[in-house]
Amino acid sequence: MRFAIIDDHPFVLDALSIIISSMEKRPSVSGFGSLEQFEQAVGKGDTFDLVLLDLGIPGYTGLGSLRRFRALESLMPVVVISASDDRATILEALDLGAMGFIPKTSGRDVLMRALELILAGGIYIPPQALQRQEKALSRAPARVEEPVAQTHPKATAFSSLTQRQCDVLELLVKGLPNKLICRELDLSPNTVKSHISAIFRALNATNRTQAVIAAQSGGFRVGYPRSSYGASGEGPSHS
DNA sequence: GTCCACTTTGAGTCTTCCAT
DNA sequence: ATGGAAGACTCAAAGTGGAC
Repeated sequence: MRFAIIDDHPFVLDALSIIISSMEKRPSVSGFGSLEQFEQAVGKGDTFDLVLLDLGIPGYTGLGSLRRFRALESLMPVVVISASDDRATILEALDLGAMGFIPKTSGRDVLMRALELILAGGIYIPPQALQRQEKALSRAPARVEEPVAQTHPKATAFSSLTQRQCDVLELLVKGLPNKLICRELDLSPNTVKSHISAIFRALNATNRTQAVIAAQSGGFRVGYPRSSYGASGEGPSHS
């Protein structure tokens, strides 16, 4: 298992490397001081199971570094690390396909548990971001005391899918056309279309492309429908 | 080579029926 | 009531063939 860390601060690189190297799975860690260095490594054929990307690297503002990363590597899983824990920034990062958002104010345990959750196929959202949302909505006292795994907003939509709809979505994510989906599931084309329409409504998508993007960014797990979808981070990794 | 009409195919919506 | 299955329909894109 290989991790990449992209951060312009050597001290942060070293600290994160030490923490990650102490994880149970003993991953190897490569540090890069800039996106360009990372790009060179990938260009030479290096691949990584997970990339930790700092939003504050020189030359980029806001989510610029994440957008740049996505343009370079659309498939490599990426987790954002940032000194900011602004809720809007967090949600936008997730919309851009980040598997999680880890504020630099987080402790060692939080970091390790967040990474373990993400490696298990989950999405990590810092609890303080949700606390602020709760306060704004109800002014109720914050309930999240421990840094725990949070469910991605789209997880709620996934939980409303039926078993059959999950089957269809699984094949949709694989890129199969309706004809192959109905052959695979032994259904009529019309039935497949009905399920796909229901999936669109559930995921607030207008076409299959948006549905697939929503499924991937939301951490939809192939082969494990609604009952296993959630914030636990348990169960098999998604493909 | 270009334009146009027609056909085919895939995608999507709405609705109904049936089983549990 | 809910979920699964299917029919009828529309729409858009791509392919095809004929006329100029």
